Amino acid sequence: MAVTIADIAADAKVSVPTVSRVINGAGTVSEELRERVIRSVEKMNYKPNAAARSLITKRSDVIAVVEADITNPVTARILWEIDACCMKHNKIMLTCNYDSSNEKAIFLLDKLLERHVDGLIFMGVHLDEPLLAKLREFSCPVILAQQGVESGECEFTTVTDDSYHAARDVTDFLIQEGHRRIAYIGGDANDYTNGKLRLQGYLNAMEENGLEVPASYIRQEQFSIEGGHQGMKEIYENNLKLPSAVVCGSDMIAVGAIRFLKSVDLSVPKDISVFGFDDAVSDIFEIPLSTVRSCKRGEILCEQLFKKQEEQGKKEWIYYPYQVLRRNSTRRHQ
Amino acid sequence: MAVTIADIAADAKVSVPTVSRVINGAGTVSEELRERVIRSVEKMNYKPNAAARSLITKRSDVIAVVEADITNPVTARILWEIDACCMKHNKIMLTCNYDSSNEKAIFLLDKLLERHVDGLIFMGVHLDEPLLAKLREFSCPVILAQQGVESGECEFTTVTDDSYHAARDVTDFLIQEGHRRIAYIGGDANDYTNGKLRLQGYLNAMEENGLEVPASYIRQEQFSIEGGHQGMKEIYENNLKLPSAVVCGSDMIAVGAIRFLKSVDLSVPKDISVFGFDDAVSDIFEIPLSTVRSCKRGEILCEQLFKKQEEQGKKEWIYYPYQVLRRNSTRRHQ
DNA sequence: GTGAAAGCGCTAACAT
DNA sequence: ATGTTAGCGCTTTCAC
Repeated sequence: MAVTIADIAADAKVSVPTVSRVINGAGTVSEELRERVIRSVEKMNYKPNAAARSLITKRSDVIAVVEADITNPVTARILWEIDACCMKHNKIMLTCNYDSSNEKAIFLLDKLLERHVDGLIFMGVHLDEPLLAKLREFSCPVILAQQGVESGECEFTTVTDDSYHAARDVTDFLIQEGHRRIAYIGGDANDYTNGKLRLQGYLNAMEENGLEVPASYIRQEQFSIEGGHQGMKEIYENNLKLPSAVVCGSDMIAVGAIRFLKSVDLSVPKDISVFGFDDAVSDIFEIPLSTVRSCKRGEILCEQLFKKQEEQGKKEWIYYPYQVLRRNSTRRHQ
Repeated sequence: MAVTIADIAADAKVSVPTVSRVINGAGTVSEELRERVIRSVEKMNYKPNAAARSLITKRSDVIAVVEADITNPVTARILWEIDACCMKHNKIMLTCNYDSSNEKAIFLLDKLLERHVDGLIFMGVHLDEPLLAKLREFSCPVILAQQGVESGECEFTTVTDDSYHAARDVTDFLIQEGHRRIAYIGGDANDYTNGKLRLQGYLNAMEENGLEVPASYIRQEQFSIEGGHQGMKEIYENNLKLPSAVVCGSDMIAVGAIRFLKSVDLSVPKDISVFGFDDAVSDIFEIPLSTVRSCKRGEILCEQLFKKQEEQGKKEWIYYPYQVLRRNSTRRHQ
């Protein structure tokens, strides 16, 4: 049997509450008793039982993160950052993978409700009503990450890429660089933040610059190498007049697009410029991708959980700061 | 206040233990009461309090995984698999990142001791004595993953790559393919499983085939692109007679090596064959890497935690099955 | 400043 | 088959 607070109290010849006070640094304990307690704790290698504590305090010191796919490098990076932030606040991070199945997500959220987690970060892809209903059941702070709810008001604090402005900036940049025929390959419109808004940013930038966009220049595919390959292929096959640049909704899409272009002997960036999103593959891929990098994601996200009570009230949509990075997959159009 | 088991008991007009029996499917309850209870549970959206349950049962239904770096794609993949396995056994996975700092690992393990986790998977890099001492404090099953203890007996069940045999097989394969001058770039010998054993496998295969290995053909670097680049550079600079093939301790090393070779206008695999390890970059890197793929890692690992009590006793060192994959970074030597 | 008493929400004996 | 009783290990009043 593990050693309990009562064992420490007996060993240190003090009462149980005194031990509790010492351990939690709360209340007032004389220096003498404090030392006796600390000595006993170390001697007996006492570890307070988290369950017993949680039962009373209603806290668990656990921050839960529910994400679609832990093997996604972008996700993994953010988890790393969240973990660092939790550590700073003396919390432990619990991660749950929901395999992009909202049904599984709801199952997991129910498990988390039983555990009375102190905070929840939900990294969603598609936020439907049953899922949102489940999120409402939490009494702890809930943060939506990576994906927000399209409709008007902000029911949960939401932290995402500033997809709209970033896509505009990218498109503007390419236009500045002399490109006129610019295509777009992104994720689909069901993905509001990462699909719809990026497309919108691109379209608005084009329009404001008085540039025509034929429908055949726009592809909405999966966020994957295959998606990028397929999208580029369609654009290639359906446009006798090729674009000189392509805005991609993710680095994976950019990789797929470049793969396809290579397969038809087009060179990047000599023949076609390709712009990515996420800064996810910079070290391994053969061409350093021009891309959009979001900064301090995990930190910005996670700190929302630790805001003071009064600030928790006002929910808002927060964007990561971002940088548009020019690298070698794009160049000035002659 | 959340609804408790007492509320359900009152609502269903049964005793508290009866509710407990229904929820846990244990003991015997008449069909009539069971239905009444279930109805109340649903009506009031009751969720049992995990802390209260854990306090009595001494279980937490949590499996903890402590890993050096969650952003490592190999790690992330294994976590994904472990999570799937936990799900199957109705457990929740708690992941902790220790940034390759054993000190931080010990801090985290102390936190986990307080939580009475049901199982622990420690994905170590360098297992020193203080760390092992901390692991001994756990009363739940503890699995060492990715890294074992070099010394004789198996104190903890250990599950790793079969680095020795895989490296031998890779080297044998290259020799079969006509290579005679084969170099090696791996991690350092502090990493027993992934550094020392791979080097040993390579060396033994060379020796058994009567092939000389000049010291300048062996580099022990970091498991990273930079490490591979640096190692290849050193081999290139220090050997007027270049190897025709290089065995690498990881795919990242292989990527770095290939990057260097490109920079001096050597082509892979035309001029030099490069063999990787891990199958970690197959989709993004420009050359499909010949590599070693370990199979069903997370599953094999995690299932060890759920072995029957009597089998937990005999600790053993288990290896993942592996495949040696020939892809495009190697070819027959003329 | 310290201890006695109560109780968090649940399960595990033990009665009946 | 069901209810009564006790208690897991801790924190929180509340006396003193």
